[in-house]
Amino acid sequence: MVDDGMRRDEDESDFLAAYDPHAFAPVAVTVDVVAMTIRAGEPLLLLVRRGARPQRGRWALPGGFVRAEDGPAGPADPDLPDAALRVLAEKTALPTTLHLEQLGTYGARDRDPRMRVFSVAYMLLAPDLPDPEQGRDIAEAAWVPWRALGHGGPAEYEPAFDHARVIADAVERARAKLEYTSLATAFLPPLFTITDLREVYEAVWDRPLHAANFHRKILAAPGFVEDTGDLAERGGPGGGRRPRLYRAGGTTALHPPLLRSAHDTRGDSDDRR
Amino acid sequence: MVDDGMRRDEDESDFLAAYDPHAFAPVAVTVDVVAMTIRAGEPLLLLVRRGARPQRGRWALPGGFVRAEDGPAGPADPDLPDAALRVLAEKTALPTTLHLEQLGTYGARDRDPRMRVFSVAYMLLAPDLPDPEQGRDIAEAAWVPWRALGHGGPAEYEPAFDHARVIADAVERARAKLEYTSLATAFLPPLFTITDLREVYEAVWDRPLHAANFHRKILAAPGFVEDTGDLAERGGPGGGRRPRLYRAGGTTALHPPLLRSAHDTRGDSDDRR
DNA sequence: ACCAGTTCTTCTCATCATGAGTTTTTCTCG
DNA sequence: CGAGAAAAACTCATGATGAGAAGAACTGGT
Repeated sequence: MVDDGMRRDEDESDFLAAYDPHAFAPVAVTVDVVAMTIRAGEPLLLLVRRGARPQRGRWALPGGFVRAEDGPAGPADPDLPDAALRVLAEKTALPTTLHLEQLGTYGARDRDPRMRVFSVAYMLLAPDLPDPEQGRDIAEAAWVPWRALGHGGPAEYEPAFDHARVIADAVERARAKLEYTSLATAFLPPLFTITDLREVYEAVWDRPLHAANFHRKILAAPGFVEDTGDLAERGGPGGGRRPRLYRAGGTTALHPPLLRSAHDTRGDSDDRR
Repeated sequence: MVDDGMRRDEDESDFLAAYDPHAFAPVAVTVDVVAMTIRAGEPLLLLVRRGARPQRGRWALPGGFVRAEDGPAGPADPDLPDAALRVLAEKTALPTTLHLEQLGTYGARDRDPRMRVFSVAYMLLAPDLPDPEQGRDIAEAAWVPWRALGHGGPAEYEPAFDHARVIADAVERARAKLEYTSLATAFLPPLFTITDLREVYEAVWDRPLHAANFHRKILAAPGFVEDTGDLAERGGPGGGRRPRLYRAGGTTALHPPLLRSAHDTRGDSDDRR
């Protein structure tokens, strides 16, 4: 099967053309995970402080090499999502319910000084995650507020490599998908109230919503939430009616969508990665 | 810099940990392109008949290895979009205007019998593309109607590998993005009429639209299209008012979106790739 | 027991978007 | 010049939306 190497320059026109693996320049494939959660109305994402060169000491997304084959480091990752969960599990405890979704792959030639590296980024949403375990191979890991990153936040958190770009893409993806999918429930435990759900939207969109209209629209979207018939233990700390408890419905696509009204859909970049 | 190979199993926690490239199992990165166009109201995509084993003779997406480094086959691809355009250019002439967007990356262990292959899929939209050049390294290339693929079409076109899945993802992505972005203009030449635009929507969504309401909604979405002030040469073949010519506006996000009304948003799969 | 304050839920209403159909304008062809 | 065709504008009933008000159910303090 391994026959002619790279003799004809057209012969690599598809990925099963014959070749000798070691005739190719070495490339690496990694996964980076943008793990997002919401705690007390504040959207957070997980960053680790790099313990290895280069960029040692800078904050970065948790990530690691995809294990292509079984080896001394452990068994191969059967698929990319498995690799994403594995590298995240090395940094923090995984929640029982989570939403994992591929964001995109970044492979510019100058991303890494040493070799050609392709990074597959994943977005992971989960209800209030525990604090990361310290130690292990990483110097430090922390849940960082979204707003501390990006535009003019403390330079302390300026992420390594092109991770600022990846994070910006993830945030924009999450914001957009709240409009037309039931993604918001991924930030919540199995049982939640309409107010809990609204607070997710307010946190991610960073804007207050009209509670009464939100309530109406959620119940109008078929399959978004399902009434359990039960009520929560208590209302607010200072009294208040006990809210109904809902669970996520079967639908992922919302009809009609919950649009963030008109203005600013900023950051809608052209999609060439 | 190259120091300790894979001694500690935590040490590959991020992609710049020290390593010896050849200590890793060889992996390959390819790009596959779902090139879409519309001809006479019929949505088409480009398939090539495989000239190499395995699956020789089956139809597949045009694709090829990403060139990680400069080599005998040619210069390295600076970034993934460059690789996508290069492999497509090997099969057909590239249009002057196009929309290129990353779809996702597929990396299941059993995708390829020979080695671990990660395929980055791209979606390319362009106005009526020319017929592919025959010959070169591919046995055959053809523009195939979407409807000939997928569910119960002629088995002749059953695509190789997991390309049916990639194509299905691309079609669903295109259908969805027509709702809330100005993507449809990518199928059209620089100057077009509202009717041209409506025919794109009808072709992609495979359903007739109410012409008058469509017209109203397009003009109501700020920044979608821009009036040139000019009129087209003639109306229909059998007479008719000369339509206004528009060009694409600056906006990519549509407010309000053009929803395909209520029912069927079928094929909304969970996003784990 | 009652009341004030709080929270969830439902209701009203003016406004805007939508689907369906009709009419007007402008063109070609015979 | 008139019939037919296509684009564009209009009408109207219905449904969704934003803003606010009102009702219901609860807590804690008097």
